[in-house]
Formats: sequence, structure tokens, C-alpha cells
Amino acid sequence: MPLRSDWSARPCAIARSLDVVGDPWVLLVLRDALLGARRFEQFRERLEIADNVLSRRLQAMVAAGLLRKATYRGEQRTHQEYLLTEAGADLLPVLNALALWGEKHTTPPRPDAHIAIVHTACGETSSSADACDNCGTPMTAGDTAWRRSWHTPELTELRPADNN
Amino acid sequence: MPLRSDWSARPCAIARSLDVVGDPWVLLVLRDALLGARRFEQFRERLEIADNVLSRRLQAMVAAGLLRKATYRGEQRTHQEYLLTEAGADLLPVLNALALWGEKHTTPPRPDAHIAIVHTACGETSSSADACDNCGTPMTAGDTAWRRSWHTPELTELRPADNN
DNA sequence: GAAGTAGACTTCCTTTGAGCAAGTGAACAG
DNA sequence: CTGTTCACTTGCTCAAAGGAAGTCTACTTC
Repeated sequence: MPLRSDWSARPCAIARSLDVVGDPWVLLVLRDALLGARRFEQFRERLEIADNVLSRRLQAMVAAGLLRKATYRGEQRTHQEYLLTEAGADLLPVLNALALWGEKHTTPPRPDAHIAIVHTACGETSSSADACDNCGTPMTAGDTAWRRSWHTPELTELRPADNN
Repeated sequence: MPLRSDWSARPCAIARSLDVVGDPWVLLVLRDALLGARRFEQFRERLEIADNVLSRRLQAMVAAGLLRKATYRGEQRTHQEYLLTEAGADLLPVLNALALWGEKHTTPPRPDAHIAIVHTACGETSSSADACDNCGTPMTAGDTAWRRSWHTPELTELRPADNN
């Protein structure tokens, strides 16, 4: 008797997706990963998540194929890092759809706190989750960015996103 | 010390959205509501959810403004029903994005179990979550349907979707 | 008008995981 | 060889999930 139901073998693709990403922390980790976070400490600081919860989530996300764990040599020491897989990066439209809905239907703490989806390939903001409504092409994690009007803890030690 | 964090006052619209819909049951209830379910009993049967959990979710979703509760006179008796609000219906792109991701990255129990997003306004399937990639117009709950290749418990007692 | 039934819940119970605090161990820096 | 940072793990408490069962109305049928 688990605490949560198992939807991994449902015929409905929505249910199967929710079996993987139907957890707010998973989506928030993906959000920060798409913003450039890679290390345990970066996720922990930016998400204000308890250590054990983050640890479990990262492990589960690696097991689910959303992230890939790697060791790399930084300037001072070696680090563990969690890199987006293709499956993880492909969740961008879900996060975009959530961002658009939140902008429309929830109230920000300050009236000037807003997020916009920018298709960097053409430079325009988009009001669609997965297709640039300026140039019409599909948006992927590689050519899309979020422009946020508030400041966030800086992401230090960002290496080029080689993803390999 | 709540069991779950509160993201309702975050500057990030994604976090605020997840405060409302960051629960798999909420999205699954919305899915079935978009498929035409309205009554407690319909949700319960189709979702295989425990009574108490469904009851709590429906109440929370009404409080969050995703559903609206109403009483209506059926053929045999009066019924309670839960109708989508505009905010609830506007989550269609999120569900579409999840469906597209699930079709691409998860394995169905049978190889022929698939879901497609159909823009009924023009009759074509779409590979975008919120814009018909055939005719280019934004898709809303009113002109979009899911074509599923498996059968589901029939939705009986469907009244016309007047939504008022 | 008594008994039965379906719908929409509520209550009770056990188990799990969230959130918090604190501890551990390896890798380096001084 | 002491201190610090990073990436965890362990222990605790308490709320919610999931299961089962009970309750309270309508309403139908005898």
C-alpha cells in the first residue's frame, strides 16, 4: 500500500506522464535545470528544499531518465552534476504552459514580477508553450529562454552547456 | 509545519501554478472534466481514486477556482456537479503538453494505446499543445478534443456543455 | 409509509513521505 | 592536520494517501 498510486501502466499518456512528473519538486528541479543549475548545492539554495527531499528527487529523476549524473572537475575540486537528458529537456513545453497559466490566473507577490518566454532563435517573446508565435517554428530548450523581471541567486560555475 | 511547501507567493509563475496544480490528482480530475465528467461518481469510477481523496481534491479545486459546484435536476434525482471554470479550462495546454511528452517518452501498456490532440474547429490533429499546427489558431477547451484509441467507461447523463 | 438503493460524502485506520535538524564522510585548502 | 565545503544520510514528528466502512439524504418501489 504505497502512499501514491502507480500510473506508469495506464493507457492514457497524460496519466503516464504524471507518474513521472506529477510532483511539484520534480518540475521545479527541471525549471532550475533549464535555467542552468547543475549541482546539488545550486538546486538546494534556489529551491529552498530540504536536503533529503532533494536527494531523493534527484535520484528518482535519474532513474526516470530526466537527468543524468556526472562528475566533473571544477576549479577547486571535483563536483557531482545533474544534466538534463533529452527527455528532461522535452518537458520545456509543460513548464511553459504552466508559466503562461500562472501569469494569467495567479497573482504575483509584487505586480512587476513577471516571466516571459523568449525564443532566442528569433528574439521574440512567445505566448505559445511549444511553438514560437512569431516565427512559427517549434521551440526547444536550446533556443528558448525565460526572461524574468526579478532577481535570483546567481548561478556560479556555469560551464558551457555541452550536454555530453 | 505543513507537509507541503507553499509556493503561492513566489515571484515565479511556474511555482505559483504548481502550488495549485502540482498534484497528480488535480490534473487527472481536470483531464476527466475536459472529457465530460461532472459528477462525483463519474470521477470516482474513472480515476480509481479513494472517496475521501476525491472529496478533498474537489473541494480544494473549487476553492482554487478551477471548478465550480452546482446542483442540477437529472432525470431521476438532483445531482451535484463540478463544472470547469475558465481557469480550469485554461489548463488544457498543460494537459496537452503532458500528453505529447508521454506519447514520446513513456511506453504504453499496449502498443496501440495512443492519444491524439484534435482541433475540432479544423478537424486536424495537432502536435502543439496550444496552437493548432494546421490552421495556426490558438486551441481552447471548446474547440479541442482528445482522440484515444482505447475505451473508457462511458460518460452517461451528459448534459449540453452550457457552462452556466 | 416502510424498505431499499444510489449518490455524495465523512470517519477511522495504518503507512509513507515531507519538512526540519543534525550527523557523516570524502575532497580539498591553508 | 585542522577547517571547510559539498553531497549526502539518519532520525524525528506530523499530516495526508489509500483502503474500508459508516452516514445522511433523495428518490424509487412495494
